[in-house]
Amino acid sequence: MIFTVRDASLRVLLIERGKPPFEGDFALPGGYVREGEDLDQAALRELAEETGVTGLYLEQLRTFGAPDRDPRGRTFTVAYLALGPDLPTPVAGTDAAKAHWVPIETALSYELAFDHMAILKEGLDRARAKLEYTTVAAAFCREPFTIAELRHVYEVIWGFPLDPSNFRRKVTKAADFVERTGEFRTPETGRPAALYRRGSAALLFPPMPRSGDVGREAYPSPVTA
Amino acid sequence: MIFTVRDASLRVLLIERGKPPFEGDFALPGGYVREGEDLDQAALRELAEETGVTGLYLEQLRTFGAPDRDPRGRTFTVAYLALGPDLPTPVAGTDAAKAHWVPIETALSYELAFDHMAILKEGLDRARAKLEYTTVAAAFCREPFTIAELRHVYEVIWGFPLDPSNFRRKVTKAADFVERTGEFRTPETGRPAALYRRGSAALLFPPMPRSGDVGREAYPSPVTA
DNA sequence: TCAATAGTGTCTGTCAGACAGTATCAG
DNA sequence: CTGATACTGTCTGACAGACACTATTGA
Repeated sequence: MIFTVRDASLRVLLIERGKPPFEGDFALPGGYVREGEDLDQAALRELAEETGVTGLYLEQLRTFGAPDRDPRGRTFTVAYLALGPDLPTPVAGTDAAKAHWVPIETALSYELAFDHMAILKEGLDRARAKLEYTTVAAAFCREPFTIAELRHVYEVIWGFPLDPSNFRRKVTKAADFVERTGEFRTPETGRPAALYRRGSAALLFPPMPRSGDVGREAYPSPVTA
Repeated sequence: MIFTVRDASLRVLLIERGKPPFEGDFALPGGYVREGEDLDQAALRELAEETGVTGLYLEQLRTFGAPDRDPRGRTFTVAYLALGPDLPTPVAGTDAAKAHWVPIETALSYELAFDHMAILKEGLDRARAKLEYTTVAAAFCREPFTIAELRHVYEVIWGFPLDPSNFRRKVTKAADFVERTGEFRTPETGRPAALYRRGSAALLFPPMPRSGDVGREAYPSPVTA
């Protein structure tokens, strides 16, 4: 499952299935692990085949293995979450099926194949949660980027506006979240903005505050049996 | 992988292997998923078989699938993390191998079978991280429990002392972390302590502060390929 | 009485939220 | 100049760290 930010919306790559089961439905991109291949390698390979892109942020989400998740028989899916800056329109996959960058709200209203809706929701929760206490938001920005662009990532993924002034203070004072390049970029109208690149820190402490109230999930869904 | 707190130390259940490969080494308990069985169910069943205990907190950690992780051939392990209050000494497993509750520092100094050391470390990082922003610490306490007992859980798992006064303020003011039973328990010496049971909240907001400096891992290990 | 543990109150520093005010560009 | 965006400064409230102080038991 790969997310990107484009045109003021968070988007997920979906593939229209060309074969049964679920023919014509949208599904998350995926494939099979090859012999002698690690799980991470397999995820990177599949993504590269489908989007032509490398150098993404990638992490394992979790494994889904309900006995009835594929009508054809027992399967296990090791779901991955990938994040990247605005990506090229995907190349047609080997399945020659159509791939689209679908805004997340739209995707959530679709009927997705298999248990992919559950996977999508968990991935979304994870991405939202990770913005709080890591610096992954910067993975959505093509370097160099402005503070406003980085803020935009948070706003689009969390779905509410952040105070520009407080956001700037937080991001620039946090150790190694972003680094100034020394360059500037002049917008269509307005004062030029300082440009930054990603810093070396992976974790953000203290975390970026999310206004308390907003939807916070007890990911990963624990079992208390 | 199951953790518990006993005798002022965090312990993990390890099983001494009775057969090759890695005969005589310690390994994490595990087993195979049965037909028609979900992953969560399988984890619960294996734990019940090995410890005789039910009603634990359980969550999926992640899946390990390096091609060479088992010398006998390609395998995938879906690792789970379980937490529970001081548990009975484990019953002999079906393998009739010896099972022990090993203090975590001791376990970390062993040579574990397969890639189980990597799994153990990730599980430990996860447990430590989860204490910060969830109420799982209470899963280590048998009800009813005192605030001091709950604090001991944090201290043992994080490995440093917390200020009793500030801890109490935090825990009792957080919404639905713990609930007073109205009963008291008198310690060997000293003032009786109020007793509590687990509250309904799964998440703790704002999080329990961990003194910033201490080992904080970028779990789950992301790939930036 | 003392030792030991439980629990309360208070001061201080850090940081987030709110928002006023200044800076620098295109036109 | 205006309008737009970038950036700085300041006040306030919430909360964590430190720690003094009180409360209640058994011996």
